[in-house]
Amino acid sequence: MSKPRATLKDIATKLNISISTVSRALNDHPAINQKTKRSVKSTAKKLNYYPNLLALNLLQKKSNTIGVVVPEITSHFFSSVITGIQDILRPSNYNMIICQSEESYKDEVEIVENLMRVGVDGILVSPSSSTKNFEHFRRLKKSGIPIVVFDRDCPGLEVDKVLVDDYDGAFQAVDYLIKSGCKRIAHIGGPLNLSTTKHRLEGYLDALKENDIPIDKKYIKHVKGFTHEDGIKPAKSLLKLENKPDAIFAVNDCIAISAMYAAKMLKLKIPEEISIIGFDDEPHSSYFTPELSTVWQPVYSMGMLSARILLKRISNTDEKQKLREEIFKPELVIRASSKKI
Amino acid sequence: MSKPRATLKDIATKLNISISTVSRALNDHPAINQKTKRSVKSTAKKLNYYPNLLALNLLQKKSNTIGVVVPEITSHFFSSVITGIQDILRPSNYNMIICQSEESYKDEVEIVENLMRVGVDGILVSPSSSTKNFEHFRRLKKSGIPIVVFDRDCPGLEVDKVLVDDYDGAFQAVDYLIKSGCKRIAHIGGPLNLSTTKHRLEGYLDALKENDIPIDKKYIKHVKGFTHEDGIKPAKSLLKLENKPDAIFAVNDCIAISAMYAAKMLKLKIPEEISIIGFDDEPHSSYFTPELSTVWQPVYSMGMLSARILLKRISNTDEKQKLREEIFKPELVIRASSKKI
DNA sequence: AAATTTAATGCAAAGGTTTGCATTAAACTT
DNA sequence: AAGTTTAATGCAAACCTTTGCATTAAATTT
Repeated sequence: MSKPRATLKDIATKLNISISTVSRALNDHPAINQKTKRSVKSTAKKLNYYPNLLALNLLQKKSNTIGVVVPEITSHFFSSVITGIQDILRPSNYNMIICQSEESYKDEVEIVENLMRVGVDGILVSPSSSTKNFEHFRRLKKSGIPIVVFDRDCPGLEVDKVLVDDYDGAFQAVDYLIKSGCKRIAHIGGPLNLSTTKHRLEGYLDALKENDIPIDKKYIKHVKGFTHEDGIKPAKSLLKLENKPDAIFAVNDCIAISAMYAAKMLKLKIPEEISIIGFDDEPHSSYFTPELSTVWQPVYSMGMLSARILLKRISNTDEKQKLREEIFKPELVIRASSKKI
Repeated sequence: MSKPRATLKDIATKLNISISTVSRALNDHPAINQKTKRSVKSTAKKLNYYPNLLALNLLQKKSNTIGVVVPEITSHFFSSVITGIQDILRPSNYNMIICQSEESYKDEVEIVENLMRVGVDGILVSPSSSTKNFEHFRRLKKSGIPIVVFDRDCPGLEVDKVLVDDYDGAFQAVDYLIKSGCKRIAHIGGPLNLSTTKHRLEGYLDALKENDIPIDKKYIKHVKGFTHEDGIKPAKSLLKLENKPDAIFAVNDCIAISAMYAAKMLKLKIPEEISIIGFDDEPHSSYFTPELSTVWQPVYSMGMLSARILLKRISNTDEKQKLREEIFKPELVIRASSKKI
């Protein structure tokens, strides 16, 4: 049924000319006769010929494919970054193999290994929350495959990086809460070996310090995952404390929404009794009641810039260009879940 | 800096044996001496050899890569389907190139063309909302690349399909609304040439008919896109009608949430004055106030099954197996945004 | 008419792997 | 000792493309 795909040879045989002439004709090589070109092109069309990129890849030792490794793609955050990446890659004729580590170090190592084997020209990666060792990335770099780390930093790994100033975002949020009159500000943070999470915690702590508010460990909780379910328990336990907090700064919007949900279950008024601020500014966050205050980060731009840097690195391969580390600034978005100043 | 990757030839030269012996040794061919195998394997490791899949692909005319074409990946729906797909593909050693059509027919055609060129072994596709012509898929099929359509049907296209009974989901939802006492049920639908949207509309209409409720065109609106923003205007215009509806069945959760938002703005009580039901059951839908009633569909399973069917089709290529059309049943999930029966 | 330039095309290698068939040398059988 | 089997390895083609160099034939110059 499916006749095998036409090759240059098929065209050459049909026209009784050599393969090289066919190749050159199709590529509009100047040394080829116009008539030949026309006849080649027309039979190419007739045979439904299109070049075999696998052969080309082998020849050029270049696959025009890049690998993208993320913890998961179901979150709005990563799917938006990926969209940004793709919008740069497509016009440059690069394809993208997306892989999810599912926050597993083991899977991540396997994925990187696999991407190396299939011959991607470069890799964009946001490491899993359980990744503490970066040897797999170093191996990659050593085999000449450029790599750009985005969002989640790998301290000590010498590669291009595109990050967000999480510390600043957290600081802004907590500082705002203090300025709006909150005294007992709690934080629900994420896994501690994630740079993002750690920096948000630090921003929280420093904002308190700078405003001379004592740090109280009972106001600090951590979640293992980033879904709604993960947030309910810590939020409830915070809100049931004797001297319960009057504000919660959550590590992301999902957790913040869980906190709102928990607060409502406990009949607490938001923001009168409890202010809540999240992180990420997901599209639906502004549709909750009350509308969620949060910290916006330029996800789409982050994806685009990461891809641009990677492409540049791929084309400038042997150059000893110095490493780039770009840090985007997040923005505090105040809505109705936090008191006005 | 980056020394070129080791090849079979490098190993062969180093050990003074032929390339074929090296190849066979690495593949544990029975006709190779144990000693030879050991020495080959050890030098392979020493040289950090790993096979060049590009060469293998060319030889076998098989890339172990499949293409996934979706309108977008930022929605929870598609990113979940993709996760299902990946969880089947990974263990089978297939990689996945994901492409977004952004609901553009033109982009979709280009993407399919490109996937064909790069030599994917098969394609999973959920067509864009502006795709009315399926020639690009037929061309694909004709060149022997199997294709599985999921979620959004392509009527008249003879390929494997994995769909959801949208008609049934809509019927259940609207029938429930009627049973709960609603009399004036509105519908905010999506683009009309999408099978999913069309079937949901039909389910809505039939549920009304079957319950002897006259159909009133002023209660039916359509959105072009599926985001929150798209939903606000039609929702408002419905809720501002003289004889305003007492229920809204929305084409998906995003639009339903916009409707809730609009209702709240107009100080309408949900569900007392207006019941609202969505479609999709996104994870955050149960965290809204009131919690959104909706129609759940087995997205993850849909992804897995689509991938399974495609893989089977790829391995059973020349067989004239008959086409599969699997239809998943959705489930009505009643929460607080609709009156109890 | 011979020598030189120009235009058009072809040959063959290279890229890395697998595999059918051929070859070699050793071990066995008669 | 001659013939046959067995074990281990090598040769070369195939997958499809691009491209430097060589070749051919025609056109131009002397």
